[in-house]
Amino acid sequence: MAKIEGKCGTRVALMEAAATLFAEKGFEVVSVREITTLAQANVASVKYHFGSREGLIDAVVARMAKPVNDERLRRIEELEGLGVVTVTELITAFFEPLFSQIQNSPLSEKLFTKLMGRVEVMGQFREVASRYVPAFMEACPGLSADDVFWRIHFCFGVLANTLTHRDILKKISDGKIADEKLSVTLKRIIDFCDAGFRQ
Amino acid sequence: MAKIEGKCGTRVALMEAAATLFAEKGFEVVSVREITTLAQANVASVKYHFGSREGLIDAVVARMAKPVNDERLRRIEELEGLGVVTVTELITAFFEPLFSQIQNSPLSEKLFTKLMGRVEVMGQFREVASRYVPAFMEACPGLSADDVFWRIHFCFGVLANTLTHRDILKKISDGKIADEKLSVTLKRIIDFCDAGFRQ
DNA sequence: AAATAGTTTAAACAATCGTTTGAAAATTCT
DNA sequence: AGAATTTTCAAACGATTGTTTAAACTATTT
Repeated sequence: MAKIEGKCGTRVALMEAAATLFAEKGFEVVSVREITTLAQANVASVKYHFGSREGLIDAVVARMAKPVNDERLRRIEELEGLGVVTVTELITAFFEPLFSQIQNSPLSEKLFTKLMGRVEVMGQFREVASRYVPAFMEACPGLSADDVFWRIHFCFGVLANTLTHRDILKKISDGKIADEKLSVTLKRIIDFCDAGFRQ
Repeated sequence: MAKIEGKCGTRVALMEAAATLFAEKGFEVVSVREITTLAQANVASVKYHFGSREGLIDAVVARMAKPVNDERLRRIEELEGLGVVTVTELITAFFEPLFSQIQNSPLSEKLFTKLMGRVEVMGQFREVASRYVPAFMEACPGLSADDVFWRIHFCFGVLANTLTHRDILKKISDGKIADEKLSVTLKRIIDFCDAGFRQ
């Protein structure tokens, strides 16, 4: 009676259900049956459409990460076209695309935030790294390559941890911390990382 | 023939085997049978000694976290006894105990590092937070409570992410980054967080 | 030495896991 | 229309999950 979907509706229904559940619980602990139940699909549909459970995970991750990483590459090219680039500009160009994506998602902000936190940790962005690292080094002539790598790694830690565990902040503040827009949090992150990077 | 253990050797053998496996794979994906096999114990021994799988996890986590958090409390009391406290001192007092613990562990540094990264994320340190937050606020009179909470959260992200994913740095640097002592990395973290906190 | 308490053991519990099967249903193509 | 292809489906696959049982074993106490 339900199931108004057309042709390959099952495929995207599976990916959306999986994304939701992964965001709630994490990739490792969500079962295929949970996903197919939420997607109102058959258990075997995962094997049919994605080959395996792992194939579904890869598809979901790629679907989330690609537009963000594409935008990151677009923005650093835009920056480099304008001439000298500052650390602040690089950090902003790296962080903002992720937050835009979060706000444009049909999934609720909370779920998407958690999911992105996980996606980011994975090795999805080799190309992005290979473009940003030299740019950071050029923006910080005084630093060694090791320094730059480590500080990028730290920035990444702030981002990933903030996205994944925004709820923990409520706990350690005994609920006293005020809710705020995501753009405000983004500014906090950028300011912190910018100062940390430039020291 | 093996099994030279004496009285309650099984109990600690289970905890050590569990710690090793948790460090390698994460808490969610290690089975009771894996643990008991490595510990050369019976499957039922987990239920007998710890009540359940979850009980074993709690025991392992507590065993790792307690000495670190105790030392954190000791050091902040020591600082406050001396009078005015700076952000740098607070950050150092918070970070150093964890790194000391890492270096004193019988488990290999790599495993212990990963394990600690996971342990830290959990809600183990409410008391520690309740002591450090006011101290940070006093050390930064210009900041609002929200500012302090967020910046502590960021510091925590840097720490947890650095411990958990030190290997990722090898990847994004194409293996070009130099190996370095843990104490050097600790200094990097402290410098980054200190600058980020003080902005 | 007998009795009690503490610990370990092999075997099985029901539940769930990801995957596979082969046939029905739906869709597209000729 | 019929044939061919794609997609869905219920049912079962073997493997593994955490937990439980009751008997055997070891150590301590009486």
